[in-house]
Amino acid sequence: MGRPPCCDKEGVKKGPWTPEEDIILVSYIQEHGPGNWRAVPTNTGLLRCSKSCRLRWTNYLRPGIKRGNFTDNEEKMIIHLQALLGNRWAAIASYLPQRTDNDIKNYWNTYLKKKLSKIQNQSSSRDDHEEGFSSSQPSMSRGQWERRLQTDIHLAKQALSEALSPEKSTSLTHHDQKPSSSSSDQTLSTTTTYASSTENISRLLKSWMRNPPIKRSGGKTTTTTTTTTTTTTSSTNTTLPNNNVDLSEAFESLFGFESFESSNNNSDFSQSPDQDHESKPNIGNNAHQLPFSLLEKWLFDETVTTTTTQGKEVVLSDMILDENPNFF
DNA sequence: AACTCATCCAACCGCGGGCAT
DNA sequence: GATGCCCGCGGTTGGATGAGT
Repeated sequence: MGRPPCCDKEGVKKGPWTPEEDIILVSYIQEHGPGNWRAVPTNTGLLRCSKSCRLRWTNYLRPGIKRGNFTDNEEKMIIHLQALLGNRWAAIASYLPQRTDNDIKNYWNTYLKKKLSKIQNQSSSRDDHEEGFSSSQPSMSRGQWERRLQTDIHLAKQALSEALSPEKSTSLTHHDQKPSSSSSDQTLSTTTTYASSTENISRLLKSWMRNPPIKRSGGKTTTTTTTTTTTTTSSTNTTLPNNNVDLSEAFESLFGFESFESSNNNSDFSQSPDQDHESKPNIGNNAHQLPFSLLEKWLFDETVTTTTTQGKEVVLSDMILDENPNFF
């Protein structure tokens, strides 16, 4: 199947998108709807590969995207879902209707992962001084744990099947969680949650007018010297290993989570060309009017365990909240 | 003020699945 | 079944920016 990469062609522009390109792309998608990305560059005249167009749309221009300022609830959900699903960012993003998988992935890699590992280190170092502490659930036998897991799973299944509703987002409060979020993000993302594409574009332009591009090359035509960056190459499930696999596998095996997920993607979340959500499932379109509360209750409950560097099983939220009351 | 280092995040890359032929 | 195309996903990169010295 040795298909050549689509972006190897001559004359394909790379690098940051300009507002003009954004406008062209948005106006095209507004007219034709998302999809058939292969045709987008040729029909719009954009010197971008189809993949780049799709990425720009799904991660930036698509309506309904909330940027920056992850709320407490969002953080908790990401932590729990990551523990449950692993680095399946798209699946995680499907539970956070306003967030892109890329955004969540970045937030995890740059912020949450460090936060959690820091807390884990604190926890494990303290555990070293506590004799006889072998588990966060010392009084819970394996059988009890499994029963509890099944109960939780049942609860989650119930909640997911009947309760997913995008309205939950309105109940989420907006806090400045990230101390170093960019100023543009801070000014832009506080109020607008479901913005239209034109709003996205206008805010882009505003930002652009405030900070006109000094000299955006628009494409990396020169090969940069490869300086070895200190990027921490993350293996999957870096901080929350083996145990999570079991958990998610159990989740899947017990009641077919995969099928639920795929059904979300294929039926409930299918979109007409007029709908702007392309890869982002429109959670709860035809769901009952019971918001995330049940799911959240489960997600924010103490059932997700992780493993410390010493191999100890620790309930994540307990650990987080016990060790650091100001975590959220 | 100038420089270095750390962090953030938009965008790229490559892989794999699904589908059509 | 084999092949090719399209699309989505997760991992990674590198430029921009902020913080520290």
